[in-house]
Amino acid sequence: MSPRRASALRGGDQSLRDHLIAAAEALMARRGTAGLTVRDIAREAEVADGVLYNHFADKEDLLAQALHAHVSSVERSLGAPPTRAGAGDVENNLRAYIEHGLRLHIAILPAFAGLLAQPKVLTRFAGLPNPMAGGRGLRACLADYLRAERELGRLAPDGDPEAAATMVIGACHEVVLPNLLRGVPAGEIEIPPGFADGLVATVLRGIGPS
Amino acid sequence: MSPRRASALRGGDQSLRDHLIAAAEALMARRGTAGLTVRDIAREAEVADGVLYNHFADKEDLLAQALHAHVSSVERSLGAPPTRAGAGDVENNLRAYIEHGLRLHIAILPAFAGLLAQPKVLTRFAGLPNPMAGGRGLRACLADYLRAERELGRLAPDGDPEAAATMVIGACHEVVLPNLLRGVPAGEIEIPPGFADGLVATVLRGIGPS
Amino acid sequence: MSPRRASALRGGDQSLRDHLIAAAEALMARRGTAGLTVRDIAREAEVADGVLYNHFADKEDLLAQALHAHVSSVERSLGAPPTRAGAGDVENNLRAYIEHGLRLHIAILPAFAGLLAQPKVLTRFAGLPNPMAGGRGLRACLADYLRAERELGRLAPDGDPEAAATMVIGACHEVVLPNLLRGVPAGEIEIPPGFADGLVATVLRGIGPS
Amino acid sequence: MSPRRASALRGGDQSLRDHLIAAAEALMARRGTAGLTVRDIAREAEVADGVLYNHFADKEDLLAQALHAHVSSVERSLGAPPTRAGAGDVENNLRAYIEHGLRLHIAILPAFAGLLAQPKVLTRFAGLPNPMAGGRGLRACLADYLRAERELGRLAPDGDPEAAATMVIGACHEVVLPNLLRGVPAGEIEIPPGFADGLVATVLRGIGPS
DNA sequence: GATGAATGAGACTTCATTCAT
DNA sequence: GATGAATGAAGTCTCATTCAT
Repeated sequence: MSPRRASALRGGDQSLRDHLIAAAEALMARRGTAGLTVRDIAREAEVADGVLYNHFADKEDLLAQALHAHVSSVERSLGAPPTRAGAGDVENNLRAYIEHGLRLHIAILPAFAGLLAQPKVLTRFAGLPNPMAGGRGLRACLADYLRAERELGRLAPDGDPEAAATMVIGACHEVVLPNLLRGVPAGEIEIPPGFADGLVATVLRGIGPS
Repeated sequence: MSPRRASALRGGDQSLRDHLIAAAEALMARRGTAGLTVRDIAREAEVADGVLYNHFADKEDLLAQALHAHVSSVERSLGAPPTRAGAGDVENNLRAYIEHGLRLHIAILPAFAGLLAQPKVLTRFAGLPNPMAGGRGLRACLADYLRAERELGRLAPDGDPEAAATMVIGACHEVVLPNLLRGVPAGEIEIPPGFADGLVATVLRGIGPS
Repeated sequence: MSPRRASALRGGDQSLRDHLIAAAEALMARRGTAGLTVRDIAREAEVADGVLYNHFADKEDLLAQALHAHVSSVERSLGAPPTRAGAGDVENNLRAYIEHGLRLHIAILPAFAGLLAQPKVLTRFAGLPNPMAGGRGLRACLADYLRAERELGRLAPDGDPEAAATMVIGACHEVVLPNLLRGVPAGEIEIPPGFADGLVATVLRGIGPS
Repeated sequence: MSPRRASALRGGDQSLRDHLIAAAEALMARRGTAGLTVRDIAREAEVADGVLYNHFADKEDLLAQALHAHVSSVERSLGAPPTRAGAGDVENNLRAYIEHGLRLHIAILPAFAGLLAQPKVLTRFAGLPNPMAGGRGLRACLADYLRAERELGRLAPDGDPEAAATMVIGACHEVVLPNLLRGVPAGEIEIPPGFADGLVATVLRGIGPS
């Protein structure tokens, strides 16, 4: 006598709410957010068109949740970047941050891109518990790490961790964004060979005259 | 003998085509590209709904032209970044690039942002004569400049101009993009104090241990 | 569990799809197909503007279905023409064909007429299961009948059933078509007195000198 | 100091009015009347969009005139059908009528077809001096001819010229109309072999048992 | 709660007609 | 009179949202 469950859920133990978020997320990852309709999502979820409104205020609400889920899931899949200063060597840790940033942006920016035209979604997304602040967080995290290494004396005492972090993460943006602006699909974005090495060398030694 | 002019053009000597582009550009700058309708544009231009189609293939065509005009006009207003190696000193030249990049991205990214969900517009934009390649050009330009300075011996012979350029321009993105993702209007984006100085110092001297 | 029904369907057990076809058919019969808009049809059906697209690919699709339904219903109401050779007498059977043809064309041609300018509708109509081939079928049917009577010796052994059938059915067109071309509404088409008798006599005995 | 002539008329001595009619007629003959716009006509005439309204009440007016011109020109090109009873032999004269009717309908019906949905055009056309009444005239003309032959004793004294004429001309319709309804372009309409012979034989001798 | 057809505002686009030049 | 851009009503279609079942 408990209320009927959507047929698409038979067997699973997921709530319909989560199921819808997962479906929207899958579409976001697969096709981007460009022409995404409520009906598309319902179809992907194998669920009636209207259910959405039993669980979310409106389309924007669902999209914000899906975006959040997407970011969280990408970050989960990437694992945490090195945060413990003093471990490993600085070069490798930096390289790890760069790898992380590249993969993160390639996976996340396209989803954000399609939603930049939907302020309601962004607003609602901003109100959600920050999965890591969609990239901005990575910058802060890297800055913290660099500062800690400086404390340990593994970086120059007069180095500027904020500036360095901004440049490193920004460089990752720079690889992805121009491609999006030219309409290149995320899957086809190519990373210039030696990209990470060049960045690491430059951020550590600079390019000024000795 | 000549046909009638649009009443909105009274007095001016602009073509209606340019008038429409200007109107679309103004809306783009003022309200973003979010919910921009053909009617909005016509209203802004004080012109009949249908005129648009006497001058452009469709809405996307007009938007692409407006985007192009916007980029061109911003770049014109910013002036050219320093391109002659050997002139002035390197630090100041770098600072000029950074200023340029920041202003450019603050002015341009919001317009692009709203159009990322409209591949047709991006495609058509890509087909237009490149005003300077929408930001990507600045990176290449800076790389060229840095390479030239290296030839002159004003930069380290083993420095990596590509990496440095990517980092500098990327850092400019990094200032703007997270704000857009959070829905902050372009006008309210704040540049961290000492931003340019930090970047210049880092890119020249690095943050590695001496 | 079942979704909502259109309020216009209150009481009936018709599907909204059929309801829409019926409404379009009614308009076709009442006002012709001249300036028929999607909105007209929705209003006639007492239904929201957009429903149409839940049941048909587009306007043309609906019109093709309505045309089909119209033809079918007319043919159903007219009953089958005599097809069994040897039954009754040939004169009366011919007269029946003529009556049938006249009524059919008066009822059908105006509907077709308005759609001749819409190739998409005609194409889609041609793809539907043939209700009786929209008039052409009647000619073939009559030819078959005449051929069978000839086999039985009730018509001249050197008579030409194809030619005769073409002439008889064509004569029915000839009554309707010039009226349409002059803009006479279908309801006001008058059949010349003695029309059927004259045709029967002529087709059987010819007008050549004995 | 006489008013300027349209550039498209340079050299010719046609009035612009006639030039426009000719252009519309050409389009009608070439592409049918389906999606014919005022602009199409102006472009075909190599003339400004608006001139039309200096010479015709509106689009419908021009189309009616063009239709009239088309019919007239087709009939002129076909030459007059045999009208003098007693000349030649009846069979050949009948054949001539049939040829005439077929060519006439193939040339004319498509033009009418596209206009059946435009009652205003038909009404205005009906008000014009009858070029020969677009086919209906041919029927009457044939009936007159047959009646005259009957007077001369070259046809049966109890034959029915009206019925015969209706059947013959109707048969010509029957060849063209079903093709139009199926969307076959006028140029591809095929006339069954032996068509005229079968008709002549049938109308003269009938198909009844001797 | 789930269903999915119905709703209807609103988007883009066409095109006959007007009218300043 | 001729020009042809401007006008704006009207048409088709989409899609977020509602709601009877």
